[in-house]
Amino acid sequence: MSNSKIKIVNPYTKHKRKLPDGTEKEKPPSNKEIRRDIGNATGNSDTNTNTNTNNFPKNTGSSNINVSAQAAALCISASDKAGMEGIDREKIATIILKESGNSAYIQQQRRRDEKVNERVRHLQQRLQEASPRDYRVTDELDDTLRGYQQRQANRATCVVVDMDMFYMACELLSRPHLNDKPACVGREMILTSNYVARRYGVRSAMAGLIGRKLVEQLSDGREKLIQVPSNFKLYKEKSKIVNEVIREYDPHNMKAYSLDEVYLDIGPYLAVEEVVFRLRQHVKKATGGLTCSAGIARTHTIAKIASDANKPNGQLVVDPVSTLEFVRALPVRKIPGVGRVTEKLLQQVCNIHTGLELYEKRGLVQFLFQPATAEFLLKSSVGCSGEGSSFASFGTEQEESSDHQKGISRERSFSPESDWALLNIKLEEISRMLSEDMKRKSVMGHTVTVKVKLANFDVLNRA
DNA sequence: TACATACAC
DNA sequence: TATGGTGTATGTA
Repeated sequence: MSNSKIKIVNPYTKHKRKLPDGTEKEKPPSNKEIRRDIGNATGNSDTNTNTNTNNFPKNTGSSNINVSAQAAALCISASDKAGMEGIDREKIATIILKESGNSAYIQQQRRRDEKVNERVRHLQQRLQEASPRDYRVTDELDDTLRGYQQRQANRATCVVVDMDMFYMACELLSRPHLNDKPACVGREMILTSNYVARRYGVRSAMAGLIGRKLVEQLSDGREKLIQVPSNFKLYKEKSKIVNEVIREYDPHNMKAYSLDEVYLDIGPYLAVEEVVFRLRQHVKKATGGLTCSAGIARTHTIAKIASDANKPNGQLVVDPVSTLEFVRALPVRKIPGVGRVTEKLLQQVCNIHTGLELYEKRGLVQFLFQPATAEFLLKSSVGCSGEGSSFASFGTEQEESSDHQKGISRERSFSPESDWALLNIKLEEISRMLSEDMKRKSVMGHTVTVKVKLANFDVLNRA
């Protein structure tokens, strides 16, 4: 009964779309990803070549294994974000752990992590029981991988433009005095931080309290984290300007993926580098000083990774010839789609840390992971992920392309509450918001889901 | 279909 | 001052 904190949502799956004239039509079946089995095993097994041709900052050895391990388990990573190279991760992790104490949230993180450990053990077990023949690299697998590489030998030139610390940068325009102080956007939850704050380990998705403690303690009380409330109206305005500028460079393929990321495919373009450089200058001028970084490559996925490499205010071209080399040097976590859990599974079950190792152990990957996941990972290992499918389409303006929207939802968090009458009122408010959204977008649905988050951060979904 | 997970921004 | 909101894909029963 002590489930007090509750979060209610109301997702809605839409398979029909109401037409302007009020009639409905069946939605075409969602683009089923063309998926084929990547062949089955027999081939060479591989021993452990631990090559490290890594351009990205490596985790340096830790002075305190325990803190590190715990912090890692709880997904506290102080590194691996632009502007966070060479900071004292150990010290930061210690403070975060101490300040997080035994909050309900941290306890939930521990429970979740234990589940992941369970998966690790399960896969390890499966590996133990398997014979090396089960995960050999077959000719078929290699044919498939070669196929991916050949198929995408098209002339695409993908560009990803990513605004630098976007929300923060918008706020800094009117508050230049915060440039050299630790500052962030967001109160309870930090949305983004400036580069000074990042030196203290303050980063997005961090609780405000933790950010404040980090700055206070790491500066011996000399500095204080300045928190600016978010102002999405401003960010949307700036984003619109950015999109307008960038659209001129690729009116046909330009897709706004979020407020601060844009994808282009400018085809075979001579002097791309110069063009993108000019584009970035143009963006900066039009927005009154916002900088962005860009990646240029044959696929959006590689371009996206590349856009991060020279952040802030930089760009990187990964030409077709150097794509493999680039991918192989990559820590797997840099691959979009590989998050905390997948990284852990790869590391602890397969001893895979880099793109190269992912490729070398492709037989193992194919054997251990589900087909869709294996295919994604293997494509990634040869620099071919995310071509046909993922960035399918995204409304460049606003709601027009809600044609293929798969769901619509609203959710709100609030402090623990166990009074059913009050909870009902909350549910009603949220439902009303959702229903208005749906009317506005003229969408229909056929499944309603209610999501409840308990005070201990467990989440329940009921359809 | 129902539910849970993982992931991205 | 104590951890967000929206959407997609995938896995499994």
